[in-house]
Amino acid sequence: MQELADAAGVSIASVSRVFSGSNKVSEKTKAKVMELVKLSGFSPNETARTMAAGKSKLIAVILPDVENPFFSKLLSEIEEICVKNGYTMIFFNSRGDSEKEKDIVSKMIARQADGMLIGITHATSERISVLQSAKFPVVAITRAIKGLNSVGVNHKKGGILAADYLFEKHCENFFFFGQEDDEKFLGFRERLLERGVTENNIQIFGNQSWYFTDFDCAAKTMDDFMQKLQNYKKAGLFCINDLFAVQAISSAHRNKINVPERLSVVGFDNTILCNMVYPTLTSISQPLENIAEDSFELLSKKIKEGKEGVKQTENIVLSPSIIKRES
Amino acid sequence: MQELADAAGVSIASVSRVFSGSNKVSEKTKAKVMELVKLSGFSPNETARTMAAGKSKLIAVILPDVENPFFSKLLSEIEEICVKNGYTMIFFNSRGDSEKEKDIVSKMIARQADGMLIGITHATSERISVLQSAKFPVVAITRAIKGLNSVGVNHKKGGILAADYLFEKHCENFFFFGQEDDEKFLGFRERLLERGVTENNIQIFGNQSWYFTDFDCAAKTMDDFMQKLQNYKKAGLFCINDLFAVQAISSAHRNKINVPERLSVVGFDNTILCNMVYPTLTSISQPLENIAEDSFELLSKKIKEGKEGVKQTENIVLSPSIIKRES
DNA sequence: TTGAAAGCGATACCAC
DNA sequence: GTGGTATCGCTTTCAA
Repeated sequence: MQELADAAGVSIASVSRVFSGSNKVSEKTKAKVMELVKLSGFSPNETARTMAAGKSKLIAVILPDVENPFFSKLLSEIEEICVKNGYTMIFFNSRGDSEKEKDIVSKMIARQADGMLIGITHATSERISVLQSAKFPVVAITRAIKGLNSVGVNHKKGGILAADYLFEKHCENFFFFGQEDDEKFLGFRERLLERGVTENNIQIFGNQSWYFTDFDCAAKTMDDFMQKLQNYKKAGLFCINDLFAVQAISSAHRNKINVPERLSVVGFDNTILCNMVYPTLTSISQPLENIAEDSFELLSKKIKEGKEGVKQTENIVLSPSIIKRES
Repeated sequence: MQELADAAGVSIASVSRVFSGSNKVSEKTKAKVMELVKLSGFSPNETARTMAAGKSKLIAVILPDVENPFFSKLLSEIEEICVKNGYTMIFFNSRGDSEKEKDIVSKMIARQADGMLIGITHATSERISVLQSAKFPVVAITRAIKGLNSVGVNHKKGGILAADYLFEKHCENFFFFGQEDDEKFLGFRERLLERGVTENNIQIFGNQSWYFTDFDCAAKTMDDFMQKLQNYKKAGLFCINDLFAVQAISSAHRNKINVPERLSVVGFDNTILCNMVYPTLTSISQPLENIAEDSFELLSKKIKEGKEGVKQTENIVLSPSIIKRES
């Protein structure tokens, strides 16, 4: 930068002003410097800027599983927004590991990250306090989290939509593949009971920490399920995500259970997979673009507010919708 | 750090030595400092370290499309390796945009990244020279690129494996979905001709810049293809990636073409999708873990070598294999 | 083995 | 408007 300043016949302070877009520079100086910049291809060292200014333009993004098409799409969306706004994104795949989350937080503090976007599927108080103790604002995404800024989707409502759909498809027995403390299931169950379905016609399976389990195992569970299905006239299955719903459909094929005649399936996330299977998959759609945009916006706001903004948290809740297809 | 030094009764230089794991510190000093570190939870500012030492422990990763399960898995693998080795990963989704690639390179130079891993599907001389001009080592992944360090897979060989498989499945007409300049197709075509298949029984469709096109459009193309298939006894279809192969299978369902009786399908990448569809998809497998490990290793090596290592490039070529399933 | 001090490359305050 | 300069937090050379 010194060279540039010398070449332009000004001080390095003025060159800095040109880069920061300060209005305290004469047009002449600005033009001269800009010209030299173009010629030399000079670009300021971001590390030094971070050090001097205290802001890094770095945003950390933590997602539980990029291999899930929902999250990879979300990541892609977030990355685009970050770049568009002049931020650099640092990405981590947490695999739901809270220890790793903790390490990441300290690492990011050490790198002076300006903020963090994190997808948490199972909130625990320890997890939350780690995040609260970060030196930068944090926004939780896809789920509303108490005590943290968040942009989440109402999963309970998603469950209700799924229940209505399967009920209207004349299902008589209802199944949920996932964990029982999932809000999706609570809404699903509640609505079915409201509709007059009896308790014992609502069942849950795959009630484990499935998220990162191997899919072969899931396939087996699905096959067992399909076997039992022979006894029912028409069943409805709601899966925790599209990945498992798609597996259900192929398992149905294997076990000669006709979809949707004998079994209707509803997935969650409305990923690219839905249109890839046959029959196409009905799924609950999370407003992915909105999650990405709103969370980035909220984070930017908190970053601007600085220490004052950290005090009180904001929670944005978005509504899911159902995309009806053949299943 | 000054506080820490004072508390330990040593100079900040010694504290620094403790952090760098230097052997020029007495065990006593080291122990004392370590203890204080634990108590205070202090961790050194990475920005300042980068600035002073000139190495950032930052690695940039550019992939063409994270939404493709192959790349999201690759990303996940690379992320894990980076973290394990104390590096922080900065991720970008290029969508095949060479302008964006150029911007990223300058951005990463400004951030003093130590190295870059980049997935390029279509190499052009301009792209390559941009990468060569970076101030840090670059390793191209998934494809061998002349003039750049690379860890690639032999796509031609993949085409040969696909050809053999479809031939052995008694297909009489052969189709490739993808671009004609793809090495996969060259190998595919060559092997079929060797096997005695005539030119006009080998056809190509979807010969466009498909990669990021909307899938609805691809579905339509597939449907048209299936219609034509009515005239053939047994056809073989080789797709540029699993995403399209899966679409082909569901399109076959829609058009009442029985897989594999009337149509055999081979995908590419051997992604998680293969076991999700019915019938399960035969696919050419790229050794993903090896790509991730070898490329990271090669990059590390080049980083260590410094300027000397940049001079000559290394190309590692890995072989694909075929994973036979029901399709 | 240890400490003092010179950078690393910008920003921003202060005086002119 | 502009220039001088302290400063950000650490690494590393040089002397001791």
